[in-house]
Amino acid sequence: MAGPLGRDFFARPTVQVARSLLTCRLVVDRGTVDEVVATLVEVEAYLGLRDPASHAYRGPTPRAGIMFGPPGHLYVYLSYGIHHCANLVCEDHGTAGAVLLRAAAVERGEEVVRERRGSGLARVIPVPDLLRGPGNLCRGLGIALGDNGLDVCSATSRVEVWEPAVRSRVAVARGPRVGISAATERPLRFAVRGHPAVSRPAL
DNA sequence: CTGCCGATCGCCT
DNA sequence: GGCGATCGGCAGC
Repeated sequence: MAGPLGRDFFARPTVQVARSLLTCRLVVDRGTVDEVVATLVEVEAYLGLRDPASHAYRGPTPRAGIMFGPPGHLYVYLSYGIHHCANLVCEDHGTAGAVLLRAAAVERGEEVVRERRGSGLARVIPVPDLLRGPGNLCRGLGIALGDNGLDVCSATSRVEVWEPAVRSRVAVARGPRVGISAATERPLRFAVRGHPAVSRPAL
């Protein structure tokens, strides 16, 4: 792996960032016993003030304000009162944009993820399902509201994003975003075509 | 202060 | 394919 992505990577148009985040690695709690490395295989772009499906559509409210701040920070929120969803803030300071992390493939730290997903379940979770879906991804990586605002470009952050040393040429599938009721026609969902960790519905 | 509703998930039919 | 769980943000009164 080459190293953590810097702020310049995120200070670009959100759609570009979303696309290029595919095959990048999420590195959580690096250097600890809880270290997890996972490859991003599915993301969605949310375009701020010009996107009615974005939480930033109504401007810098207390919750969405983080998306108007500097790029390279986490925006985490609670969905349906149960699950957490994590986004990476994009664009320059003052412009809202974010990429929702929808699914990743576990490369390292499978046991840690498995513990967080719940050991008392009736059935054993298949490996590709461990971080499949935005809620499951947050749960498996231990990301919650306390991580909201985290600077992933900081050396001390428990969450980092790394670019792979060799960018493999994967086919990128593109389609409508999941679970929204506004701007459903925009193809702002991106995924590694055919990867088993991509959530439903399949692209 | 109240009421609505959601960038979801897993179990049930 | 349907639905219940569960709670914070936000708009409106």
